[in-house]
Amino acid sequence: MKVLSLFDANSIAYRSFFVFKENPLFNSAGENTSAEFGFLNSILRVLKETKSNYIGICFDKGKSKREVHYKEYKIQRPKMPDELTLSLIRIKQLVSALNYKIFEVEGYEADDVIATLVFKLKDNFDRIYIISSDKDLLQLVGNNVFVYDTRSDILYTREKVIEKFSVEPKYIPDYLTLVGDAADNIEGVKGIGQKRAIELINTYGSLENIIENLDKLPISISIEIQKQKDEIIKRREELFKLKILDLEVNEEELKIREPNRKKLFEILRYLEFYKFMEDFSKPAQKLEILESDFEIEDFDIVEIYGNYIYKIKDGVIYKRLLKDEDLNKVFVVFDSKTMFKNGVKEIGFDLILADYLIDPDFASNKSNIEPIEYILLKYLGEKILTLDKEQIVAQKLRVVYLLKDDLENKMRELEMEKLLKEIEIPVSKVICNMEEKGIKVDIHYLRELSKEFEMNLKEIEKEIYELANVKFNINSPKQLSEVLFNKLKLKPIKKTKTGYSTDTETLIELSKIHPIAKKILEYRELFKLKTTYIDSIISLVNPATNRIYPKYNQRGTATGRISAYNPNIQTIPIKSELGKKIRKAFISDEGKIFIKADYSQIELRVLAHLSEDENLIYAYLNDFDVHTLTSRIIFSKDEINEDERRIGKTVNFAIIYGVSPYGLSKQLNIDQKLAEEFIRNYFEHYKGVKEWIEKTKLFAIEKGYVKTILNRRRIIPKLGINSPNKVIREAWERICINAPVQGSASDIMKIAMIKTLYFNPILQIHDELVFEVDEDLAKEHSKQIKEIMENVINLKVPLKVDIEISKTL
DNA sequence: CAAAGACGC
DNA sequence: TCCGGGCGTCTTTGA
Repeated sequence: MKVLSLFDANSIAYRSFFVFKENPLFNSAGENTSAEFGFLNSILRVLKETKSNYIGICFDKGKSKREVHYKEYKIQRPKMPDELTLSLIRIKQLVSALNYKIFEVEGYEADDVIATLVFKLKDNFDRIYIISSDKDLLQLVGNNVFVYDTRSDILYTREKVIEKFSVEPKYIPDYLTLVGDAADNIEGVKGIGQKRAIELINTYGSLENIIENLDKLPISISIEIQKQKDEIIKRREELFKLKILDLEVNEEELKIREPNRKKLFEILRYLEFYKFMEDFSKPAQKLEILESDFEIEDFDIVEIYGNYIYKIKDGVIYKRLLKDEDLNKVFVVFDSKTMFKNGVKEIGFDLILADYLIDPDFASNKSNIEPIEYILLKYLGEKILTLDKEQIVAQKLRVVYLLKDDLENKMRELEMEKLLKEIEIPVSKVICNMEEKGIKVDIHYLRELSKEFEMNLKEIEKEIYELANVKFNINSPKQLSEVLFNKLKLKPIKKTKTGYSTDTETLIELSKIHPIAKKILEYRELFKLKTTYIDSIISLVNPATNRIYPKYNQRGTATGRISAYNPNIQTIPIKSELGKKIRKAFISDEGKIFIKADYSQIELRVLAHLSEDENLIYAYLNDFDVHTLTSRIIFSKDEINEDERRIGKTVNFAIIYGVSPYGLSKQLNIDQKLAEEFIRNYFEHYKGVKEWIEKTKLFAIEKGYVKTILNRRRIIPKLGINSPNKVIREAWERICINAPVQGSASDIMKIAMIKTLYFNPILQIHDELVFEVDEDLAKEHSKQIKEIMENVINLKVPLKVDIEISKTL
């Protein structure tokens, strides 16, 4: 069965553009991608529904004869917007990546091209589908030729055309000439409407026949037609009758072939059409691995799995037994961490880290799927179905082989080579070490704690049920809000999407009115601590070593921080008394002790550096207490008490997050006017900070990204930062400010990790490193660690590291 | 599977 | 008049 689909690309693009007019699609660059989206959607749909094995995509080219001769032609349609011109260029790129044949003829519209193709090919195919919503094309409908209007979802067969227009397809031009086409601003013949036109055509046939039989028509119509009979015929020929053009057609070229997925997915990535990636994907093929004897050289692309080393050269994958000396070379790899775990000493290029640096937002969102699956789909449009471990190794080699040059060029272009090679790759070695070390847990103590918490929970649970006079699931916000706001008739404070909020803030407020609120707060804290930090940690302890082995994700955040899981060691409680009890469960090994090294106020110091604010820099150079200083500024007085200092501290951090007066007033539980005054006073004093914030936003608007001290980037979508929606825009403005601060702080921490690897770091908690060292070396090492960490980078303000030595976390 | 809530920095 | 803190992970509920 030979089935051909012919697309009127301009018609589809134009239509999609206006279908999405009210709610257009945009990519991060702020470009309207509606037309491309609609085009791909209709391609996929048509291919699926028609089971086509041949395809041709037809475009308008140049100014058509119709436009030249008929000034009024199509002038009623909205002028083609510039963005649609850009979309059409990209649709062509998509078509060429899909390896579909493009047809276009200078001076003609796509429908004439389609007519020509139908004329030349209709006897060679079992079925031909024309995809367009242009009525002109209906004249081509025949036994094996159909028009498919994907917008209205109508498939025009001959019968369908007759049903809709009451004339044979071949008379469609005659029909349109008589009644005109309002959509293209073409007038018909005066006095002839749809009904009369149908009657005439069905009685006499073509316009020529109608003209020959004028004497049989009512006098008013016959005069009108007689008056302009030549003109009518000419209009039909030029406006409605499709032309057969001089066009070479090679049937073979229409065959649907495999797309150039690398090119296709590059465009899909640019357009941010992640949905289509699945649609155009294909299963990853099994790769051949040759057993062979080969030498390893520096910068070879390798993988190590089991006792074997694998290498790809000229696209061919080889494997042989691993020798110790192999590990001394510099390799190019898919991911460094796995290779470091296998004993590799040095790595020159890492594909997934390079990908992460290019767009950390995107990569971090996808960091829950396996990196190899992510890369295969994103760049090559392939999906791993069922591949064994060795095949996955082979796929890693293959993607590095295929993509390394592109990504390395991109690194160079973005000036991120140093960041990749001197920071991220070495950090992955530190992470690898930390993951191997883990941390010892006092499991008996944790079990006791679990029982204790359990008893307390039971007790509080009972009290809550008594106060509520009903048993319910306290963990269910829905049931809880039912009890609080319906049964006990307490006044709701704020809403969530689904009902009334029962969050901490609400409960604190409610506890002024009803004792149940305080009990629920207690219950929540206890329950959270028990489930997340006691029971789950107990289950993660390795009984052989009594240690847990937290994992880190180096591509887990959009700002450059690393995240942790299993368990998330970065969120072990510390603030509350109960939290401190849990920390005591983490203990150093026998004969060892922890050195905890904590960067003091690193984000504020980074802010001082980035903003070059004189007052902030002066304060840090002279080792002032910046929180006290800020509270002096915002309260406009010298004597500051504890409470006022706390407010100063909150304001300092609020600035980093780009807080609003409202947010600050909420957090401090103060009047919004007062919060406004605090912020105003802050910016009046720290002028440099204000200027830097403004400057950074402008940078983002202009360049589309913000950057850190080490030139780490975060993409700021043009549409986000320029959004007419205030909530969205302000959210991106906060990101603009926070990303360089948080990101630079993590840059600094990453250098510190690399430089202190010798001292055995076992945990990283954003601005804190925990080392496990021999007890008798602790003093000495802590001095060295402090010295190193405070001097990892030369900023406009000093870095300060606080050290604590202890046997528990 | 998303939402809500709570823990950390 | 509405809405208003950055970055995460983990747990539970309930459609």
